[in-house]
Amino acid sequence: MPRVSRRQADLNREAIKLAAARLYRERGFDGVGIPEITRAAGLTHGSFYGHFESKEALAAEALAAGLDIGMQRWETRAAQGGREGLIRGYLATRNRDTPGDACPIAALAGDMARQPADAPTRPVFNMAIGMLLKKLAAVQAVQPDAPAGIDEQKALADLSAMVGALIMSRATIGSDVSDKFLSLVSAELIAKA
Amino acid sequence: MPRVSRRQADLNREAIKLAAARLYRERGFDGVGIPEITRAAGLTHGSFYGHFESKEALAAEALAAGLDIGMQRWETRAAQGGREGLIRGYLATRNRDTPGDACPIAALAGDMARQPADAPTRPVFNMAIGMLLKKLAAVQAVQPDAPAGIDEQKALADLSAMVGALIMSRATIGSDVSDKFLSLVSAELIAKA
DNA sequence: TGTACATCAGTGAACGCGCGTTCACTGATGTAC
DNA sequence: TGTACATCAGTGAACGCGCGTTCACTGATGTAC
Repeated sequence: MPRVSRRQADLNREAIKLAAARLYRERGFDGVGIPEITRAAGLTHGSFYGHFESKEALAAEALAAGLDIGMQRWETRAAQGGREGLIRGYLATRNRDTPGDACPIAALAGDMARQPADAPTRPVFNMAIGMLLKKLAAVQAVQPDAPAGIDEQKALADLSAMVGALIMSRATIGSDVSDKFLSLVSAELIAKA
Repeated sequence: MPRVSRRQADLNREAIKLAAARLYRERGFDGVGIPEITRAAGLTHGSFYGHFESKEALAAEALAAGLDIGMQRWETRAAQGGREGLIRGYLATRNRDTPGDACPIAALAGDMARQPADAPTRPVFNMAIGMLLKKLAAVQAVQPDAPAGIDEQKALADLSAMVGALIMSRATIGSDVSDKFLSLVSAELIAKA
């Protein structure tokens, strides 16, 4: 099929981006190539450079797309269940078992640490973390006489524990500690509040 | 140099393993190949299969070596500074900035999540986590009337938060939140005790 | 201790493979009349 | 509305490269006398 409508081309570009967002979360930035991503989007690898400048550029856009969807999910859960709802929703077995649909931070933070300093993924990731920390700070229950910035400190600790627990739960899957990283860290964080 | 003494061959094997332990932590399991590892050990790639059965087998041995060294470090710090010393020592900028010398859990947990279910790295990793959690549980200050298993729950939460904070600090390096993941999570965990 | 020879640790060329990227080509889409 | 043609989204072969792995070969090490 040599040419498609302009509208279909836009849809194809979006399909590549979404397939990448999923596959990168499942296998990491180094674990999946352009041939597989374009194939997952129903295209051939040759069409790729008509849509994106490079693999690096796609990674940044796919990461942004995944983070966007994730951010909306945080918002919904925070509105419904507050801090406790956020923690319970995040540390669910379903989240652990479908990394392609789940939090890009837990799936890709390890890879982000190894991205070059000037990689286009970096500003995307950093900005998302900043926004997420603001949301997490807003949902903390702090005493009125607590020192300023304590909500930010608690947000950093919550995010670290949640992301850490999900990563560790995935890393130890098959062992009996895997479930404990979800249920017991969840219990401890909620008890702490 | 076509043949070396048996003693030297043993040293070469160890050098490959240690170079791998460092390079895997710096670049991930997928980020470094056998040519580079053997070169870092002062050998050529052809010598590799005289020492290890496969790249997978090396990964398991290198991971075990890194975890062993890390475990000793935990032990020392726990003996000297208890839980607080452990947290401070772990969430240090030096640890963030030299992943090749630092905790293999923080460096490779993300990669572990993607290892095949039957990968030889899995039992190595799981056993180390089990041992580490025992050490972390032993260092918790729990009330005598607290329900049984609360020390394990706190150990899981501490490990998640420490590993999560180090990973996030590395992932956001260059941004101003990177330092906060170390200093403020450290402060929050210590305050919580 | 000295000599003769078998062993085997390390070398580097070679393999098949998949990667990221480029490009000549195809033919439906979009446009000008 | 219908026709003629330029545009350009997608295809698939091709590139150079580095990977994991194999293997014939080299020559110092280790051993038997």
